Amino acid sequence: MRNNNADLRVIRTKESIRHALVELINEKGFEAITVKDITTMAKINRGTFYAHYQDKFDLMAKCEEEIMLDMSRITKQNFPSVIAALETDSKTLTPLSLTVTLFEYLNINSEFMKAVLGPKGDLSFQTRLKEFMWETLYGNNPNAFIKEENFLVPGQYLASYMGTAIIGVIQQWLESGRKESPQEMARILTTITVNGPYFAAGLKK
Amino acid sequence: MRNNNADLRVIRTKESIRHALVELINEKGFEAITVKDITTMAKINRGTFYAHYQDKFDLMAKCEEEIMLDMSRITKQNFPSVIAALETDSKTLTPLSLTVTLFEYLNINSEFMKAVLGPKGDLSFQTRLKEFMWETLYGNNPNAFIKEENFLVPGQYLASYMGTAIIGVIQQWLESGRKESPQEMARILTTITVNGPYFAAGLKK
DNA sequence: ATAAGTAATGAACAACCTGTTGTTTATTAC
DNA sequence: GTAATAAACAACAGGTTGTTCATTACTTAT
Repeated sequence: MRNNNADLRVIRTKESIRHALVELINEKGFEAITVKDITTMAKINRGTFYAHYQDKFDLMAKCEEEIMLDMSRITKQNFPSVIAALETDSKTLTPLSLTVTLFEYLNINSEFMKAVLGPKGDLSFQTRLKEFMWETLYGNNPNAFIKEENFLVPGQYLASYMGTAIIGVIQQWLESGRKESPQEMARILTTITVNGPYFAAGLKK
Repeated sequence: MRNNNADLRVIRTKESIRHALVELINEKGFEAITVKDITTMAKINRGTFYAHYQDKFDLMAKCEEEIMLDMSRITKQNFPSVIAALETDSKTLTPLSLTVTLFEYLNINSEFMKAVLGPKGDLSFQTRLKEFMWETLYGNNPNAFIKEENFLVPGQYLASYMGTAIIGVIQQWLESGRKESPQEMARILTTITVNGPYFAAGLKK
C-alpha cells in the first residue's frame, strides 16, 4: 500500500501553496486573494491547486484546522488534565506553565498566526481560537470559574471578556515583533488576569 | 447651486444599498458577497451602484467611516472632556456615563454592528473600534493610565488587553440578543475592568 | 407649472476569475 | 521493467466585474 502523504512532490506543492497564502494575506488580505494569485506566487499550475483544495476557503480551513489540532494535541500531551497543570504552578488560579507552552507554539508558527490574527486576517478563526484559549486556560478550571451567575456579573460576559482579552494580548505580541519570550508573555497575561488591569497598572491597591 | 445630497432618489438608493449590505453580511458574510447580490437585493441597476461606490470594499469603508464619525461626534458632544465625564460619576476611575452613551449608540445601530463584529464580519473594523473604545474610555484618562512601563506589566499589553476585552463584551451582548440595557452593560463592563475578572467571579477577595 | 438638471435604467462590452475536463508526464511499487 | 497512481497541464464554458451610452424618470429652483 502506498503512502500518499510521503510523496515529495505533494509535500513541496503544499508547502509552497501555504507559504504563498501567508505572504498574500499579509500583502492584501484574505478577502482580496484569488486562486490565481496563490498559484502564480507558488509557481504551480492552477489545476494543481484544485487537485489539493476545493477553493481558497478550503485551503484556509485546512490550514486553520491543522493549527487547532496541533494546539489541542500539544496541550493534552503536556497537560493531560488542567488539575495537573494547576498543581505544577503551586497554587495559582491560572495554569502558568500551560500558558507558556501555548505561547511557545504560537512563537513557532508566528508567520501564519500573525497573518490570520492581523487586521487583514480571518475573524472566524479568531473566534475559534478565542474559544479554545478560554476553554483550555480557564474553562475546565476545577474551581468552576464561570457559573450562570457569578459574584458581580453574568458568567457569559466574564468568559467573553477574558477570552477576547487573551487574543488581544497575543495580537499585540505578534504585531510588535515578539520582543518578549513566551515565558515573559505568560507571566504578563496571568498577572493582568489574576490581579485585574487597574491593579496591574498601579492605579488600585 | 444644487445640493446633490438632498435628492430623495439618492437617499433612497443609498439606504437600500446599505440595508442590503447588512442583510447579506448576516446571510453569507462580506467575503462571499458580490456587487450583483447587493444590487439584486436592493432592487437597483448594477450601474447605479458603481455611480455611488467604487466597489464593495469602498461601500464597506464608507459605512464604517460613518459609524466611527458618529461615535466620535456623540462622544465629544456629550463629554467634551474625559475629566468632565469622570466627575459626573463621582470618583470612579472609569467614565460610567460615557460608557452608557456608547452602548446606547451601539444599541440603535445594532443591526450593522452585529453584522460587522460577528464571525462573518470585518476584522479591520474591529481593530479600529478597539482603538477608538480604548482611547475614548481609558486612553485620555487624566490619571495617565498607561505608561511606557506600568506597575506590573508593559503598558502596550494592558491597552491591548482592555481594548480587546471591551470588544468581546460588546460582541457577546449583540450575539445573545441584547437582553441587557445599555445601562446594565456599562455597569458590567466597568465592574469587570475595575475589579478584575477573578474578583468579579467571586474567586478572589 | 414648467424647464433644466440630475439620477436611475437597460443593454452591451471586454477583461478577468472560476472550477471542470480530458490529456500528458513523472514517480513509485511490485 | 512494467503497471498503477497521482501531479501537472492546456483549454473550455459560465459567471462577475467595471465601463459606457442612449433613454427614461424623477427632483428642484424659478
